[in-house]
Amino acid sequence: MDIDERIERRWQTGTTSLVRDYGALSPVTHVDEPTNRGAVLERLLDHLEPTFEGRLPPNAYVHGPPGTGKSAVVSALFARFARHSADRGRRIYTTTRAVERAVARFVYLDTREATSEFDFYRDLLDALSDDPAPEHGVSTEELRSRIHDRRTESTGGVVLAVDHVGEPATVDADTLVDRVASLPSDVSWLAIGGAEPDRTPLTDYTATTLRVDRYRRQTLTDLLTSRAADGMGNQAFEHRQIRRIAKRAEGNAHDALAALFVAADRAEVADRDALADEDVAAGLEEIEGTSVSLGRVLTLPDKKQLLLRKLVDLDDGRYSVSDLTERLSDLPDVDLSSSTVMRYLYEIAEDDIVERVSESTSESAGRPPSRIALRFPPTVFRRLYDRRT
DNA sequence: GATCCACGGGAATACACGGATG
DNA sequence: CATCCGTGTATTCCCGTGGATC
Repeated sequence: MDIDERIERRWQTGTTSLVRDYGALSPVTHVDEPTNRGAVLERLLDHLEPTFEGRLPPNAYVHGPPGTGKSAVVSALFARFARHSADRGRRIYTTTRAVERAVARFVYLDTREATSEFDFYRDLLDALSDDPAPEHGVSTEELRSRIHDRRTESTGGVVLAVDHVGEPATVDADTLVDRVASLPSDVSWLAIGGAEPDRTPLTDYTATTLRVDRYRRQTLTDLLTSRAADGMGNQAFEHRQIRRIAKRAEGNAHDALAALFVAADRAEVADRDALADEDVAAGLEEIEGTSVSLGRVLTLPDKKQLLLRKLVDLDDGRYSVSDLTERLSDLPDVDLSSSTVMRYLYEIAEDDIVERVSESTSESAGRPPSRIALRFPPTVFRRLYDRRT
């Protein structure tokens, strides 16, 4: 946010409310300029350097624990490169033919959003084409062949980043290997995932492996401070509160931001003009034991998100699957049959978004039911869900 | 007419338990 | 005592159908 934006925002809202920008506090927001991962950025640039000379880099694997900025850095970098190569291509094109040079295309693909084989190729084709790729009516095979057709039209090849490989509901390493194998040979890929290099078949196909480590305490503190200032202003928090969150989050920026988000929201609701220590405590408590990225929750299909949205208002961890099925499918704005609601609940649990806690108290006959417990901070999800549309 | 996918619905399987059986 | 069996739930699996779109 620049100064004008800040002033404008103050004018428009005209209020003294604490939170000025939930987006700045959100754990799913990636800033355009990740400032705290300089070393990672440098190594990625090293890797991509051949593209400056019209060559393609080898395949690569970027890995590291959750909340360390892998997605943030790669997506920001690819967005930049995509812009630059487009500019460069245009400029070179309009000057003399002698310096005309092949320019690689850069495509970032998130397998949380593009899960199916069809989506995978469709999104790639879409990024490579000027016209939107079809959503229906064509076969997956047809998409693949159209991607191959593109190859004859462009010269510089493609660098394809594939994010979130190996999460429960995305694509696993073997599937990805299959899919990239059917791409034209002038596609260099860069997979991003959490698995250690020696635990994934991906590294059999990559020349470069790039590790992203946890944030150091101080770096995370800086990151949080800057986000807190953007979201609430400098007067709304104390440095010691930020340090407390950074300490507890143990290098995980996602969890740290989630805690900050909850704290800010709580203070806002209580109409305070600054974070109280109990707000921070509440924020820390809410990330306790939760380990799923909100990005995963918020890329679930709409109907499943709707169910979860209802669930967070209902759940205190006491309800069984069949209880919840009944309650949720009775809700007027849930237009799903109870059998679908139940199936979705099981699927969400299978994806580790919620957890099924088995009941040891076996009262009646038959297999004992299990209770559903959330694995994400409910307050953050509730706000973020309600804010879209 | 072809394609993909979200839903719905139900069949198949797993699990827990108590009682029967060898 | 170990194992099997029947019953009642819970959970998983699978397939058909229809909508939206090309």
